[in-house]
Order: sequence, then structure tokens, then C-alpha cells
Amino acid sequence: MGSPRFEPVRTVRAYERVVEQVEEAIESGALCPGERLPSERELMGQFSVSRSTVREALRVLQARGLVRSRPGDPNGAEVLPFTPAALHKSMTTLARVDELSLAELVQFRMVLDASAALLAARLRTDAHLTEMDAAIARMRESLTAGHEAFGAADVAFHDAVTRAARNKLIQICVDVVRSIVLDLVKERIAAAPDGVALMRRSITHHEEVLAAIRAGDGPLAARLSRESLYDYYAGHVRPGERAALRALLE
Amino acid sequence: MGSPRFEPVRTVRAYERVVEQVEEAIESGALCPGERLPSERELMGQFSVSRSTVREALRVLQARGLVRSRPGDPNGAEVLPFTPAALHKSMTTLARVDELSLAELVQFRMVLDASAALLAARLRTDAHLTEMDAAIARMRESLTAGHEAFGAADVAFHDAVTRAARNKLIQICVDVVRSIVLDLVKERIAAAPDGVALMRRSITHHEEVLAAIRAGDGPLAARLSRESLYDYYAGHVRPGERAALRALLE
DNA sequence: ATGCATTTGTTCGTATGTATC
DNA sequence: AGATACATACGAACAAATGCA
Repeated sequence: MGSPRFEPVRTVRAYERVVEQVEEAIESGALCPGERLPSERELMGQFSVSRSTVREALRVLQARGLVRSRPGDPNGAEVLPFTPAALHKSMTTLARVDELSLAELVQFRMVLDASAALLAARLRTDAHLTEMDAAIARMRESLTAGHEAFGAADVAFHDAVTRAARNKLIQICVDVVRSIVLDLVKERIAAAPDGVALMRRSITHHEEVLAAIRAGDGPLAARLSRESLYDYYAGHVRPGERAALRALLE
Repeated sequence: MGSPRFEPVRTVRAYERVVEQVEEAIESGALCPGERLPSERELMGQFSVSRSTVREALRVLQARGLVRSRPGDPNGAEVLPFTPAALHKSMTTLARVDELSLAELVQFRMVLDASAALLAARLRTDAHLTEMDAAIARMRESLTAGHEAFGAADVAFHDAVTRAARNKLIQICVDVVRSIVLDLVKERIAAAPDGVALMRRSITHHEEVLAAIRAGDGPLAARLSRESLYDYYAGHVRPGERAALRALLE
């Protein structure tokens, strides 16, 4: 017989054991969103650890967006439905500490948005098309209402497209990266002297994308999607990095 | 003059204030990877909070992958270089609690991998090509060495491709999703009766992708990349969801 | 190589503000 | 309005682990 395969013993903190168990219960479905955890005092009994350890575990679970606890709540911490908040947080820190350039972010969105448009052209229902129509109509109405209303309508359009594509991961990632990019350029967008002209051109682009999706022409929808993003954001990207964006335009 | 715009006061926990300040120091570059935080007792002095509060803040920062603290270390917690561990964690959670299907994950990877191949065909250097050659050679050598060696060589190839594409976000996301997918199908891959045949076909696909990248034919490299992934993973995807994957193959 | 001082991990007790019944 | 149970926060204490003289 072979010699036993010893594995390095990693000392695992008490609070981590608590995190693991609660996490497992939530991810396995044993605990559903809306349900409550036992109170901290009860948890310290069930896990045989002190109050501080329970609290450190709850802080970690809260940082991961799995639970939320409020003072005075007679029930324990609440199990939350999944939100991409944690994903958003880690991508944001990635963008900051790892010096992710605006070009990389826009390029990433061009890739995902184009794929969503491609899939949407094949998988969209009439209900999706109606939503996209309505979103573009709201964009047009928002021309004089300011950037925030226009932005909201824009988000609604892209959300309808990604939902039509039926891929939650693409949907979430597009949304996360969109908000990060928006955060990086929003002051410059608001200060743009030709803001209304930019919005008009953006509406035209969206209408073209929608027409391609309606016609079921996936490759065209994808190409138009990339061009639309390039047109809207290229001005904010450092000139030396624009070539990398154009590489996606054929 | 207008009436003052009051905003709702959100009570923010003491530990959150600590997290915010340390996070800001790290993300702004005031604290670099490798540097040390003050000890817990010193931090409780600087922030005027108790040690429990300091510890809860450190647990959150540790969960986000920004610092690491070890018992007994006379220096404080260590500031870590960025790792996609937190990103990986939140995506894994997303895959579990939000019932992300294998098809969605594979589709996501098809999209990103194809884009990386497309960009690599335009931006690759000779050094990148050499790395890809070496990786494929190692894949061939690993045919008899088992799945883990083959998988490692496969990772090296895709890593070279994504690095050639010069987009860190794509690179990290591909890597994260690849490991999640691998985790989902690894037992079935290992149990496949025709494992060697699958590996041979995979090598052929990789060679074709590399040839297209070397020739600078981005669209071809992208298409071959998608086909390669489809061929490798479609068998593990539920039949009803394969149509969504084929939608990306034209 | 051996202690020693310091730090973290963990526990316990206590006081305070808050939400629910 | 009062009582109850809860989370928040503080402080002191001990054990285990680490780095350094």
C-alpha cells in the first residue's frame, strides 16, 4: 500500500467555521431569502463560541451580501436575496487598485453588450421588443429632462436586451461594469457642451440596434452595439488606447 | 434662497467607518501591498473604538481580500496585493444561490474567450506565440499524464491568449469562470470513458485557434475558440440548453 | 536553540440605544 | 407608554502563536 497522503493542516479560525456553516445552509437552500437566523445569543450556544466570534462571522456574511442585521430586531439577522453588490464591490476595487483603465472597462462592455444583442436577436419575445420600444421612447422624452432620466431609460433598454439574451451572468456583469464606467465619466458627460447632440446620436444608435434585434439579425445587432458604445465613450478614452477599442469594430 | 436639501441620515456602524478609511487608504495607494497596518491595539487608539470594533473591521477587510492578519505577528495586518479571490467568491455564490446554469457559464466563457482570441490575433507578440506553442506542447505531453497536468497546460494556453489580448478584466473573468465550470464538471470529465480522445480533439482545436491567431485572423480565431469550447462542454450541458450555446456558433 | 515580550484569537461581563409587542 | 429582547459597543482577561534578542 502507498504511503498516506498527508495534507498541510491549516488552522481555521472559529469565526470561519461559523461562516462556512451558515454559508452552506444558505447556498444549499436550507435557508431561504427572507428567513431569519437565530439571534446572536442563540447562535453562540449552537456553535459553542463566544458572542464576539459570532459577530465577526456575521460581519463577514454581511460583507458578502448574504445577511443583514439590524439593532433591536426581535428576530435574528435576515437572509437576503442575492444581489450583485459584492460582485460590484470587488470589481470596483479591481478597477481602482489594479489600475484598470477606462479602455479595458469599455472594451469589456462592448464584448458583453454585443453578445447580449446577438443572443437577443435570436431569443427575444414580443414582450421584450415592446420593452425596448418603450425604453427608447423614454430616452426621447428625456432629451430635455436631464442626464439622469436619460441614463435611467438607457439602462432600461440595455436591461431589456440582456434579459432577452437569457443569461443572468452576462446581465449582471454588464450592469456592474456599466455603473462603474458611468461613475468614471459621469462628471465629464454632464459637462459636455454638446450633450443633447450626443444623446440624439445615442438614440439613433439604439434604434438601429433594436431594428436589427427585431429583424433577427444577430451579427448586425452585435456590430451596431459595439459601434454605439465606441461612439459614446471613445471620446473619454485616452487616444493611445482607442486602437484597442477599434480592434473590436472589425 | 432655496430651502436646504436635507438627506436621510443613515446610521453607519462604527466598524464601517473603520473599513471605509482603511479601504480608502489602500485603494488610493497610501498603503501599498506588503506594508503593515498598525496593531489592533494601536488602531483602537487611532480610531477611538474598542478592539472588538477594530476586529470586526479587519474581518470585513480580510473577506474582501485586502488584508490578512496572523496570530502573534508583532507587525500588524499585512496589506495584500489584489487577487480575484473575492470576485471568484461572489461569482461562485451567484452560481449557487441564483441557480446559474452550466449553460450560462459556458456561454459566458465562449463570449469572453472568443473576444480574447480576436484581440490576441491583432495584439499578440512573438513572445506570446512562443508561450502558446509551449502550452500546446505540454498538453500533448500530458496526454498520458492525467487530467490535472492536461488541465494545467490548457490553463497556460488560455492565460497566454488572454494576456496577449491585453485586457485584465477579461483575463480575470475568464479565469474565474473557467475554474467554476471546471469545478462543476471535473468529476464527469475524469469519469469520461473516452477521455484521451476528448483531449486529442481539444489539442487539435487549440492548434487551429493558435494558427488563426498567428495568421492575425481575429474573426476566425474567435469562431474556432467558440467551437472548441462548445465541443468540449456541450456534452455536459442539458440538451434543452444546448440551443442557446449553438446560437453563438452562427 | 531558548526565553521573553508582544500580538492575535477567543471568551466573558456589562452598559446603551433601539425595534417590536 | 412600558416591557422585553435584540444588536451595538466597550473593556478586561487568558491562551496560543509569532518575532526577536
